[in-house]
Amino acid sequence: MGDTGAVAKLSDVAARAGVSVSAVSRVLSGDPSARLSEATRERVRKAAGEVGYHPNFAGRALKLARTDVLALIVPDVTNSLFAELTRGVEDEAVARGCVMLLARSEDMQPGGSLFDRLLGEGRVDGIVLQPRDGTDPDELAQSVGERAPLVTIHQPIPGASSVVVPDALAARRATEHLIALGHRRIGFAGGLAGSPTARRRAAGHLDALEEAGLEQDPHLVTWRGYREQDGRASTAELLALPERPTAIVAANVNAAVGVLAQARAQGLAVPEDLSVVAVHDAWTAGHTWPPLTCVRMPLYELGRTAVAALAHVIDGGAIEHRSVEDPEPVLIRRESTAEPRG
Amino acid sequence: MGDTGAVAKLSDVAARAGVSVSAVSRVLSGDPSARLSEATRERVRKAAGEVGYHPNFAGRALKLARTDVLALIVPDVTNSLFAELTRGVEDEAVARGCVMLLARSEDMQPGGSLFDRLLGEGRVDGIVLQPRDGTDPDELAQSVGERAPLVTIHQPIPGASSVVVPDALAARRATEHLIALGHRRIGFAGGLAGSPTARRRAAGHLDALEEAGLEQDPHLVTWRGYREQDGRASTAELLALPERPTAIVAANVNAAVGVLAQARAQGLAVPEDLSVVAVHDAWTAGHTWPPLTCVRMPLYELGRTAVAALAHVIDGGAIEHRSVEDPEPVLIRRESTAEPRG
DNA sequence: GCCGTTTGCGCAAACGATTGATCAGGCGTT
DNA sequence: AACGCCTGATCAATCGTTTGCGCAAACGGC
Repeated sequence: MGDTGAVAKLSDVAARAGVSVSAVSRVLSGDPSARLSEATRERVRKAAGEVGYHPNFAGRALKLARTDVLALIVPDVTNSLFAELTRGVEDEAVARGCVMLLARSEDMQPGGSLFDRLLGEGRVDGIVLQPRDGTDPDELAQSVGERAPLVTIHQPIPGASSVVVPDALAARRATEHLIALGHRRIGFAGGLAGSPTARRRAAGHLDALEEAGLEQDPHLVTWRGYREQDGRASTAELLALPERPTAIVAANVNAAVGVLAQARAQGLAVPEDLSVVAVHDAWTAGHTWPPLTCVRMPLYELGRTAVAALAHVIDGGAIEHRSVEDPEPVLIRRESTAEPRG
Repeated sequence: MGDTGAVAKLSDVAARAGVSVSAVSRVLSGDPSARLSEATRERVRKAAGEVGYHPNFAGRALKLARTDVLALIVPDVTNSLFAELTRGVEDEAVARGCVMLLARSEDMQPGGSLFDRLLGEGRVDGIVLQPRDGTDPDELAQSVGERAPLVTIHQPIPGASSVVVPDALAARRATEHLIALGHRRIGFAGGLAGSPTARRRAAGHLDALEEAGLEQDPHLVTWRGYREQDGRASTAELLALPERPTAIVAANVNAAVGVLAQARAQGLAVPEDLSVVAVHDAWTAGHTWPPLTCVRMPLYELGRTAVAALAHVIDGGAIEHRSVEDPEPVLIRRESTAEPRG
C-alpha cells in the first residue's frame, strides 16, 4: 500500500498531492472553516489513501495537548464482573473517538507510580477509576488532588465526579424474590462494612424485609467482603446461627460462589436446603452449580455513563454525581432459588 | 506540591534552577556523556522535585519516535485464562520501563481500525497478540504486513516472532495422570481442528496413550473448541459412544467447565463416574464443582518471554520463535479425578 | 475599469523534549 | 604571551501536527 517502508507523514501527502502541508491537515481534519476547493480536497484524500497516511499520534498530541486516550482502572482486570463494565467503557470511548487504556489498580497505591505515569506525563486525558474495596476516599482524593479529570465508579470521592448503580434497589429485588418464594428467615452475605456499595445493598435488603413485615435480626447480616472466601466465611457464620436462615442474599457474584461452596461443604443442597441469590450478574453465574439466580445490574450502561461523565469533565464541565437508573436492576431466575422446604 | 495549577515543563525547572533547558534535560535523563557540575545537577534535581516535574509524554515521544507503550491484545480481556499472562506481560513491561496497553482483539478483524489506530498512528512501539481461535495465520500475517514489531502467542504466523508453551507435554501429563489412576478408555475434548494449540495438545494426549500401549480410538477425540459450550458438546458426543470413556481430558479450563456441566446434566458424578482433567489452570478451576484437576502451564513466564521477544524485535533483532520450557507443565491435583469405578 | 469582497492556498510559529554543535573561560604548556 | 585543551553550560535544529494570519487571484457591482 505505502510506497516506502517508512510511515507516511503529512509532508509526504502534501508532496504527492502538490499542495502545502497545512492544506492537507485541514482537508484531513475536516476543518469546516477551511476554504479549499473540492478538487484539491479530492486530490489530497486520494494521495493520503495512496500512501496510507495516518496522523502521527505524538505530533498531534503535542500540538493539541490532548491524547484521546482514556484510562480505565479496575481492581482486577480479569474479574468477570468487569466484563460488561469494560465493554461499556470501551464502546463509549470508541464512539467518542478515544482509545481505552486498561490498567489494574494494584499498582495504584497513593503516590504510586501509575497515576504519575498516566496523568503526570500526560499519557491520558482522564481516568475512570473503580477504587479497590476498602480504599479510603479522602486519602484517594488527596492523592489525586485537582490535577486530573477523574470519574470514580461505585464509590464517590471528594473533588471528582462519580457514577453509581442502584445498589439498594438491586438488593431489594433480590430479597423480594426470596420473600415471594415464601422465605421468612433470610441471611445477608454482605461486603465490607466500610464499603459504600455494601452499605447501600444492605439497606435495600432491610427495606424489603421491613416492607414485608419480617424480622430484622442483626445476626442475619454479615460484613465479610466481596471475595469468594468472604462468601464462605459469611455463610459459615450464618449457618452457625441457632436458627438457620433458609435463604441467603449474596452482595456480589464472587461472594455467592463462596456461599455455594460453603453450603455444599456443610452438606446443604442448593436450592432445596438453602436458596441463594446474588446481586450483580456475570457470565460466571451461569456456570456455577447450581447456576445462580442473580439481579442483573446495568453495568454496561454504567461504563458508558462513566465515560460520558468523564468527557464532560474534560470539556470543562462541572463535577457531577450520577446514578444509572435505566435499565432497572432485574432478577435473572436460574436454579439456585426455590421455595423453602415445607 | 507544584507551584501553579499548570503542569510543570522542562523550561519551568530550568528557570527555577537558573540553568538552560538542555542542562535540565541532560541531568534528568542521566546522560553520562553530559559534562555538568555536581552542584548544578543537585540544583536541577531539587528544582524538578519542587515543581513536581514529569516529562511530557507527547514531546518525548515525538522527538524520540518511541512511546514506551506496548499493547497486549487478547481475545477476551476478562477471561480468567489471561490473568497470569497479563501479569507476566505487565511485569516485564514495567521492568523495561514500558506501559502496557491492554486491548481486546474483537475489534481486530483484518483491516479493522484497532491495528491502524495503534500502529499506524504510532501509539505503541509493538504488539503482543494472541489471535482469536480460528484466525487464519496467513490472512493475519498479510493484514499486519511488515509494518510493526509483533509477537504472537500460542500461534506462530509468518513474518513475526512467536512464543508458545509446551502444549503437547501438558496434555501428555494430563493423560498420564489418568492412566496412572487406572483409566483405560480416555476421551479428549479438544479445541478446533484448525487450531495449532489444539493439534499439539491432541498429539501429546495420543503420545501418552501410545506409550502406555492403549487403544487410540479416533471416536474418543473431539474437536469442538475451547469454549464452555464446546466442552459440553464434546462431552455429549463422547458419552453417546457405545463404550463410554471413564475419563476426559479437556484441552482448556473453559471447555472443562462445560464437560462438568454436561456430565452432571447426564446424571454422571464427577469423579466417581467420570474423571476430568484440564490443560491450563486458572483461579476459576478451584471454584468449579468439583474443583478441577489441572495441568498448570507457565503462562506468567509466557507473558514475560513474549515481552522480551518483542523488545528484541523493537531493538532491531531478528524474528525468532521461542517456547517457554521453564517451569515445566505440572499437574495440580484437585477433586475431579479419581480411580475408575471398579 | 476601479475597489471591496470572497475564494484558495501557503508561511511560519507554536507544542515540549532531545542532542549535536558551539562558546566562554580557566588552566597548563611551550 | 600565544596556543591548545578541558570543563561547564547554552544555542538552535528537529520530531509531525495544527492554526492564525497573510497574500494573491478571481469575482461582482458600480
